[in-house]
Amino acid sequence: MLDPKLLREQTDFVRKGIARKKFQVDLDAVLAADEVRRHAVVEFESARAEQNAANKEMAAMPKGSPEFQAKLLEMKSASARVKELEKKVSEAEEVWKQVGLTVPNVPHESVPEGRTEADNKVVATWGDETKLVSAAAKPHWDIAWFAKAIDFERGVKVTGAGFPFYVGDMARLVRALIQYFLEEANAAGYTEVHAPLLVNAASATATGQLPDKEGQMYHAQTDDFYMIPTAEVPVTNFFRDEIIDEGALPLKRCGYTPCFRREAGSWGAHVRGLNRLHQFDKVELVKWVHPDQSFAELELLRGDAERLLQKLNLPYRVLLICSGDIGFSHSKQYDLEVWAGGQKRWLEVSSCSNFTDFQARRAGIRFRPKDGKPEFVHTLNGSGLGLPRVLAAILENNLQPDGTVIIPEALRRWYGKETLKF
RNA sequence: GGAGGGGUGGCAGAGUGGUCGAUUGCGUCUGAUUCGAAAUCAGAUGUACCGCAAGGUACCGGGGGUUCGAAUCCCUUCCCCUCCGCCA
Repeated sequence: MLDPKLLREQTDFVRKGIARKKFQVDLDAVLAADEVRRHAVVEFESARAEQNAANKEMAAMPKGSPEFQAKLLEMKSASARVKELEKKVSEAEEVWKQVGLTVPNVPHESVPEGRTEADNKVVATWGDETKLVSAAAKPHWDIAWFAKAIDFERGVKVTGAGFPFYVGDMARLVRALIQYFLEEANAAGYTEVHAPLLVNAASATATGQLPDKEGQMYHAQTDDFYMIPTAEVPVTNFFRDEIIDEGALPLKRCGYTPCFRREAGSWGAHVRGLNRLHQFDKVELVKWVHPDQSFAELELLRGDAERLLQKLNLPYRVLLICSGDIGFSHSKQYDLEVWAGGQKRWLEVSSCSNFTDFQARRAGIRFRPKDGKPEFVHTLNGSGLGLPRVLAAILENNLQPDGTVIIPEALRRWYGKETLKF
């Protein structure tokens, strides 16, 4: 949610920001709804004030007295009017809230102008992907033993498409990756949390999945719970409607969870194997920071994610997402893309974003400055990292001619061996 | 799943229709006292919205209702506790 005062007082600034994002929003309707709401509030509150004063008088009168009776009669109609005005207020507030939810966050000034993902800027590259080209290179799904190691067909039988089984050493490798990501995050100062995988509607709304992306989440309708599309949802909501001590900032947490995404309508040409799944594993990094620090903290967050790929020795590049491709709630966003040498494509494995106060406002997460009123924190999050595509890159980049995959040094402590083969 | 009890300010815990945004205790902050501290004493101490301001309004888990008036009565929903049942 955008600051209503910012919208009211710096409408042009907001309008320009939204235009940069290429979102179509009727800001005038939002402003009008705000106007209507405030008018209704004033009307209701003055009527209520009168009523309260009269009730105070009545409280002091003897119950059966004629003056009491007279006042009672008089207040009966006033009461009806107050009720009506109150209803108007709640209706106006509902409208205002609904249209308010359609207003996206404004992009930071450092976000490059652009329309689509083609306009994203490569701001860094690491490693030399050209060195990986070898005779053995092939997409991971074409590796001879792939179907044995990651069993999509059994997954289809048991659940449906996009819910594979990882078998034997492949399952062990998945576990090693989770362990590696979590240990690295812990070392970087993120406190680990093990979170609920189902959340209620209030939580999904606070982080912005509802109402916009309802169709992308699995919904357990009997109990009205949503299966999390990312750990961001439960982890961020940990502090929902709370006031954090300023001294506790920046607050850093990490969590491993499976993620569930319906991915309705997003299957295209390049979606095969591990590139897109309905259930996948991910470690998420989340920060709650002082507003003055959030853009500096974004750089640190990006660094924390990058280091994970470096230690795995996987070439990657960093994209600064352009204004037209950035998310609804985001102020600034970097994507990390790993090189998959078999597919010869860059695969997104992390998205690091600063939401400024947009998410905190929705979620009611504030901090108390030394002397003064509570203020909204800034929230950030980033994957650290998503598993399947990292796994794909390892399989493709480290594949030897004899079908053996060399396991990166950093994982061996948990994987327990140097190679993978079926 | 069944039966019962309960959700009040940072915490504890009063309040069963009006003068209650709410007694009191603890905690926290400020001041006095002290060389300093402890103890003691005095005062302060929720959040949001509307308003230039004075001030006003809302909030006693959430939503709805009764009433001139609701923390208090009714309905509904969520959560917690106790007991019984079932089960990993």
